[in-house]
Amino acid sequence: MRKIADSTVRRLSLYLRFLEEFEGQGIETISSGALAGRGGTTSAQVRKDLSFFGSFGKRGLGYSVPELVQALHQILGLTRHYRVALIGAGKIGSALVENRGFRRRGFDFVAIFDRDPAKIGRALGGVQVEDVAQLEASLTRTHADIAVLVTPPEVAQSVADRLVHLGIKSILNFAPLQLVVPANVTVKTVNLALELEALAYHLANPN
Amino acid sequence: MRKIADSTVRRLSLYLRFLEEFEGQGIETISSGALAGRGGTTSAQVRKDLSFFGSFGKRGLGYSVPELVQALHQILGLTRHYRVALIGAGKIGSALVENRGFRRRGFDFVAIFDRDPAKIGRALGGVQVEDVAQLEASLTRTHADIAVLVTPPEVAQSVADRLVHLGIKSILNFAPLQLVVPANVTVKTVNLALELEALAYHLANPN
DNA sequence: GTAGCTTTGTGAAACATTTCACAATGCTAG
DNA sequence: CTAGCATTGTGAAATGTTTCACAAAGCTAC
Ligand SMILES: NC(=O)c1ccc[n+]([C@@H]2O[C@H](COP(=O)([O-])OP(=O)(O)OC[C@H]3O[C@@H](n4cnc5c(N)ncnc54)[C@H](O)[C@@H]3O)[C@@H](O)[C@H]2O)c1
Ligand SMILES: NC(=O)c1ccc[n+]([C@@H]2O[C@H](COP(=O)([O-])OP(=O)(O)OC[C@H]3O[C@@H](n4cnc5c(N)ncnc54)[C@H](O)[C@@H]3O)[C@@H](O)[C@H]2O)c1
Repeated sequence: MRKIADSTVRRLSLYLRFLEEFEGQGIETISSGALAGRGGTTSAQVRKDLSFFGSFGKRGLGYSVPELVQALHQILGLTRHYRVALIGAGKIGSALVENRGFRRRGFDFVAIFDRDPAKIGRALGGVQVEDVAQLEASLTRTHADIAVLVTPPEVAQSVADRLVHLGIKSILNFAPLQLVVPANVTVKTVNLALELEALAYHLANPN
Repeated sequence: MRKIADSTVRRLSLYLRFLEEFEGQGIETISSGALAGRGGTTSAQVRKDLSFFGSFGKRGLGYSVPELVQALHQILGLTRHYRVALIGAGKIGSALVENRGFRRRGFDFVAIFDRDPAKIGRALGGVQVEDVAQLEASLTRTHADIAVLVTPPEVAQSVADRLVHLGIKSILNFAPLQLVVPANVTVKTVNLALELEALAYHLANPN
């Protein structure tokens, strides 16, 4: 398949969210323009994004909301659930694992690891915290698809190395540093200080 | 000033981080290639990014680390501190406000608002939680530059409207929805479910 | 002072993404 | 069945971003 831009994939996720909203309101059919209007983009962008994957609309009419929801689930790989391991049961980590929204969208936390003896053994969001020393033994049993890395930055790279060695191909990283991983592993880093700095730039240089 | 791409601004923030690391190690001078190597980009990219703002290096030698740190602080608007208001003292919100890293980078939480009577009056990260009903009265006194919005999604838009009305120009939003704001207000939305879906896409469609 | 080496700064080229614009299509009404 | 209308799907154009490649500059050694 032709290489799809990351910006396109992110918009598809957004469209899916809006479509589910429309579906909840009982709306049967939607035009590219109406979908675009909901998300701050343009109708041409919506149609182009979808056209990379096929032809889902009816000319003169628009898109069937349930059909497009289904198609986007297919495209984004959301027809299955994903098994997620959390590394670091700290403040951010526990907020994530206790959030109902992820399970609702098909991301199930199946394992939690920490180094702090005070946390090991306690349950968070229905999952028992394990010793990170057991990472290898436990994850080979658990078969996680995605790792969410929420440790202090000092240990993040070494934990990432262990995850890669275990065959993990997708990491969502919150530690404020650039993880080094092989090319076949996808890392998305959420760097909040960087977001604040981008806001500061816009305050300092208003257009 | 010529319009600068968002991707450029984000890389400048990264460069600054790496430079501070190098500075801490007592490194005096660095080439674009070495800086690029640290951050997974290319030397031409580094030089091009910097060239939008001026000429900071010495040919044949590279960049003075302290000088470039200073220049980037200037460019990104980090020579001053920013006053940040937090709206929503829940799990994510309290993790943010208790995190030392933000103050270290010049982002000071100066006000916290919540609706929950159990939270109002308690202190978080040294700041007392106020009733969100007092938002207008308190923020006009406090003069925040940036608002971090961490309420449930149902109320996020109405809180954002109040912030905009108070003259806030920068919002960091964690609620999983698209905020509608005037064009002169900058919003950065951190949507974690969307990040996970992008990872799912890559698992479903490996290249 | 000059030769040799390194590295910057930057137009130009290559590549990527978004926007435009319109033919093709299907629906509705009569 | 036909006319009129709305909307898709998509090449082509426009715009934006990254990479290339090289002249210009400065340092070091002699
Ligand atoms: N809290 C924030 O607002 C915030 C903002 C931006 C970035 N971050 C980053 O997110 C990460 C976590 O932040 P936090 O606030 O949740 O910190 P935290 O200190 O509350 O949690 C970190 C957790 O990681 C555990 N840990 C330490 N070493 C470990 C190891 N080797 N293996 C497994 N677990 C280990 C600790 O025991 C702790 O429970 C940090 O990298 C932080 O810089 C946090
Ligand atoms: N926790 C996560 O992992 C996670 C992940 C992704 C997104 N989010 C989003 O971040 C936001 C906060 O998440 P959380 O886990 O901290 O939720 P939370 O329920 O722990 O916190 C929300 C806080 O907002 C307060 N609040 C409610 N209405 C308010 C109002 N009108 N004004 C001010 N405060 C108000 C509540 O009292 C509560 O303290 C939500 O929008 C959530 O969807 C959370």
